[in-house]
This record gives sequence, structure tokens and C-alpha cells, in this order.
Amino acid sequence: MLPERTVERLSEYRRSLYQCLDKGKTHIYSHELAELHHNTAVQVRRDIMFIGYSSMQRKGYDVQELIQVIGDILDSERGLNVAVVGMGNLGRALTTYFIGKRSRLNIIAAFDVDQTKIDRVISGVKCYPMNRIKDMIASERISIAIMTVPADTAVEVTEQLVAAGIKGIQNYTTVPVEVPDEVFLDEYDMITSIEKIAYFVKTVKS
Amino acid sequence: MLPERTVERLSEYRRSLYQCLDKGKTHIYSHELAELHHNTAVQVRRDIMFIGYSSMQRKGYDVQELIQVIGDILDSERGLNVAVVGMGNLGRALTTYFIGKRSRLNIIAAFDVDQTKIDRVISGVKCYPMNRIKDMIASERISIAIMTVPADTAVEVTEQLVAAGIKGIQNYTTVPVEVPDEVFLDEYDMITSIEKIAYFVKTVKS
DNA sequence: GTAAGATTGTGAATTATTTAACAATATTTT
DNA sequence: AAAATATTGTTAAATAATTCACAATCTTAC
Repeated sequence: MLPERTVERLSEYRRSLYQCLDKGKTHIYSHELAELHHNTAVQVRRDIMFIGYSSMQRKGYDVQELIQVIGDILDSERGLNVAVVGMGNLGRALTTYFIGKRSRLNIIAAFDVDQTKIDRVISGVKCYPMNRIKDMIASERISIAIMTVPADTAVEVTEQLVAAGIKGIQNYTTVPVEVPDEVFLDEYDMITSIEKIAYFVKTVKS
Repeated sequence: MLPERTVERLSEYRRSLYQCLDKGKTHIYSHELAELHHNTAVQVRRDIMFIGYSSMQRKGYDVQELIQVIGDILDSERGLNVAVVGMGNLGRALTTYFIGKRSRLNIIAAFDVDQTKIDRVISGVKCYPMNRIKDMIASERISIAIMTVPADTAVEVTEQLVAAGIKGIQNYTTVPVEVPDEVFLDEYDMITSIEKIAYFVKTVKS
């Protein structure tokens, strides 16, 4: 099992590699990838070492091959199904982000309380009522939920997701939630990230 | 200067502390804070040690005082002004997240290319055309920009922000950008975060 | 008022992550 | 074809982050 940071970086590298491909660039040096991602060439080589890929030396990494190898590590064979829970601004933003991205992650359902959204296709995804969470997760083999609901419903929604057998949750609400060990949880708080920037903006100056 | 992770955690603790305050809870133990944030009591104590606060021992930390002390570390005296660049779904989501939050960060302007948005107040923030970036950042003393524009304009918009003298940028687009050393940059990629979850969901099982 | 118990604060140990250093090797130059 | 150069892969060193372990201290129970 790779370190969390390494997984993140691999995912990011892959995005850049696809861009290289689009530009017709067939090989890339470790220091080029590093520069694109604000880290060092050694770090890049180390990450790539982790996944056991070897370039033909001195020509840089073969872009196509590297994409392939990263895919072998990151992706599941048949892809994973994803649901967006909460089709507000953030839910829709995320969903449109995904559209057109080469990805083995398929957003196949959205859930919302808003009656006017239900049964409609929003940002390319069909929207279901919250009480369908349970059966849809089971029947559609949804393994990951992206939670973009209002803060005050986060805990309750999490419980529903866990009860339905979800395997991973990305929590974008501003409240931390609790899940059993076997569910992978990641929490990201936009306010925190801005407060962090504010701190460094403030303290670098002084 | 505190470690980045510590700053993040402090911001998160503070959020929980405000919630305690609302519930009338006046003191909190390190292990309680830890549980809320999926980390250990030692970690919490270490973080709090970093900022030089001491509880009256054995009663837990005084919630109000701790909020105060974290604020002294994280916040700037007079607060910082923030702009959202790109008032799409994500921009609006973020802006509404901030509204009503006790914060020294004031989102005071939004920028967008869309003519129909310009000069209107959206999610509580006035929206300006992109060509106002330069003068607004200067005249309104905006130090932080949250970039939520389409990927293909990210690099160009970053250049504008930097030229205008921005101090910190949160990049929510899917392409990495380049800034000079004195500008603090944080990049967060939602697709990466979901790919990471997918990896761990996949590999924990096997 | 003494003993037992709970909690903090922190030096030391551990673990994780990053960086340095350099041998190995392929390519280009002369 | 030998020398110079550039790049990778990897061991070892350094740095950073977390956890352990425990003294100090306050509170409660008896």
C-alpha cells in the first residue's frame, strides 16, 4: 500500500501526462514533471520507483507507458461507481469537473432533498431522492460517495451511507463525521484551506 | 512559523470549539477534541503546546480562551480581504460556505467573464468583470484570491493576479500554476482526492 | 487530609517523508 | 572511440511528524 501523499502525486502526474500526450510530447524527464508539480526531480523518481516503473534511461519516461502504469496502480479493473450526495452548487461543480475527464470513476447517481431536482438529469447525472440511497448503493454497486450536503445534515447522511454499505466517503461539509474503520474517509474543508493561506500570507510578511 | 498541518488542525479545532460554545460547553479535554478530528490526544496537546497555550490542568481547555488564542495565531489583526475569481458553481458554493461563518476573512469581491453576472450581487458578493482585477486588488487591499475558473484560463488568470500584487492564491482548477516565491500558493484538486479514495477503497479490500 | 485517579505538558523514541549523494548507464560531442 | 554530459535508480542521511512514556498537577473519593 502506497503512502497517501504518493497516491495523490501519482494522480496529479497522470493529469499532466495526459496533457503531454495531447501536445504530442512522448517522453518526459523527472525534472520536468517536478517543475509542473512544485516538487523535486528526486521526489518524482522516488514516486515512480514506488510503483516499479523503469524508463529507458536518459530519454526520460515514456509518457504513454507511465500513464498506463499509474493506471494499473490507481484504477480498479472495471472502474468504481461514485455518487454525489447533495446536488447544490458544490455537487454540480464537482460533477461537471468530472465530465469529459478520462477516468475510471463513474459518477452514476446524485441524491438530493430538493423535490424540483429529483428525477431530473443535472450536470449529466440523474438525481434521486435521499430515501433511495440505501437501495441504489446496493443495486448499482456504488462504492464511493461525495458528500456535499449542508453541514447540519452531514452526520445523518453519513450514517445512511455507512448503513447502505458505502466503502469510501469524501466529506466536503464543514463538520467532521464518524465512520467505522473499514470505510475510508477523507475530509476536506475549504474554509480551513483559506485560513491556512491567510496564516502564511500574514506570517511570511512579518 | 508553524508547520502547515498544524495550522490546518488549529483551524479545524477552532470550528469545533465554536460549536462547543454554541452548546454551552465551556471546557474540553484533549481526547475529546482528538476524537472529533480523527487524531490523538497527544497530537492535540502538541498542537496546542505549539501555540503556547496552557489550560488549567485537569479541567480540560477553556473553550473560549482557546478560541481566542488560536485566533491570535491564525488571524490578522484587521482581517484579510479575499476575492473569488470565477463565479461558477464552485465559486458560488464557496462564497455561501463563508457566509455567516465567524471569520476574519472577508470575501469582498468576485470576478467573472460572464456579462450577465457582472455588477450583480451573487451569493452575497458583488461581481466585477475580469479587467477590474488589477485595480480592485490594489484599491481594496485584497490579499487572497480563490481561483475557481475553467482549467484553460487558470494560467492566464494567475498571471493577472500575480501582476496585481496578490499575496496568496488557492487554486481549485485542475491545472497546476506557477507563481513567484513571495506568493503563497495552495492547489487542491477534487479529482485527485477522489482518485485517492478509490485507490484505498480498492487496496484495502484486497 | 490522604490516596486514587485523570489529565496535561513535554523530552525522548519512533516512524514517515524528503533530500543528498552517487554509481550506473545511455547519449552526445569531439 | 574516448571523454564529457545528462539522467535515472537507489542507498544512506537528514529532516519532519507523530507517538510513547512519564513526571507534574489538579480533582475527587473515601
